[in-house]
Amino acid sequence: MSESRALRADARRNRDAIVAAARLAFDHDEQFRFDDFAARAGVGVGTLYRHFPTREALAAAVYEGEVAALCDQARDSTRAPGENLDAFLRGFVGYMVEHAALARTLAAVVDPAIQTVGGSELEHTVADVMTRAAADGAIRDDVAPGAVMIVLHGIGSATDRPLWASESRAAVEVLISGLKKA
Amino acid sequence: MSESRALRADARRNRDAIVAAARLAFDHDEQFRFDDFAARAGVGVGTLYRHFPTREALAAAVYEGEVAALCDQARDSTRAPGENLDAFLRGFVGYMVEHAALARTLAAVVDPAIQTVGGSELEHTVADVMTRAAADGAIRDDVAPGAVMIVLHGIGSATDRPLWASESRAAVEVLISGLKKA
DNA sequence: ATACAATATGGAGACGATCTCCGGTTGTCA
DNA sequence: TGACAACCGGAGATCGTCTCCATATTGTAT
Repeated sequence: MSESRALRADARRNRDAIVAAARLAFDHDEQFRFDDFAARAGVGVGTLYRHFPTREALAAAVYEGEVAALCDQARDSTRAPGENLDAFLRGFVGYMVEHAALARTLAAVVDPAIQTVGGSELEHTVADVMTRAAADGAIRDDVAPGAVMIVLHGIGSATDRPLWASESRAAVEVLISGLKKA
Repeated sequence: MSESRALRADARRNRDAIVAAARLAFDHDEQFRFDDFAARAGVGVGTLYRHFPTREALAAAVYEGEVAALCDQARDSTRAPGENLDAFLRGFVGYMVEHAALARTLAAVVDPAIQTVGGSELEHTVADVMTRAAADGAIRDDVAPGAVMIVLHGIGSATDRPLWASESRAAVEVLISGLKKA
């Protein structure tokens, strides 16, 4: 999660400005064309692209903190492994639902195809927490973490369903109970 | 599913040519820009857009038949409602997995935001089959069909995961067992 | 058969978003 | 306070999407 190399002062300043602007835009669920983020942050398009090659990279940067916090919490938990998994899944989906406006973008972090920092960290955490729960006998041990990722991804990318929030919560519950030992 | 009005002979011919060309392209997992479908079918871009306003509309037309067949089969089944639901879900996901190349496009049919013929028919079928299974006591009665749609959508749009096929099958199994009465 | 109206066609080009490229600026370090 | 590397900016090239309308085809009424 640490930068590969120290950024020059102005670069860091610009990067931060872009992320801040993007977070604001996401919060308000405004949908900009990518270039606009540059204008919003008061930098040139080139600068934007240099820091964030893709929209997903930007989204990942914005949510890196939140996702990492959620993940850390799950890893450091002292709860029983099974409960911990349940809480983590509910928590993650809850976060998406509460930030409905943001979830659309968050989908990028969950997206399977994208190997962003946030993305892979999330998947690692899911794998970890599942492994622990399985070892504890709380869930089946024959379910790949990827199956869970697919469900999370489905939730994150269905934000425009009218009943998205409730359906998503229902989906996690089904997921959680489906993971339990047969 | 029937056309709203009779198409003129040449129109119907062109429409069919486009769908045929698109099916071929999807089969080979070639990814065209939308305009290319026109060239492939030997018609002008205008014609393409007149018949299919969006990429999703085209995808829906291509898979309308297959999806409808799957749906009809589930509706007409004489199996026990619970088994029928399981079979339908496994069957649908199986179809997606076997036509991995097509599933990417099929995702459009499953997509929540899109009210295509195929899309809504699928959702209706899911709802129907679930209702029957619930009435029969085979599954919980507090799960919205939308929750299932979200999972299906997740599967359909995760085709570029390296382990997509196996993860998808795992996801349906979790879904199926999660739907069972607690 | 013929003519006319309704319907459909095609593809040039407008449009809008994405991304690159490089002359100029700023920060850093000795 | 040079001097060099790192970084900036934003004009404009690129590319997919979609519209528009003069022309062509089909159906039908006589």
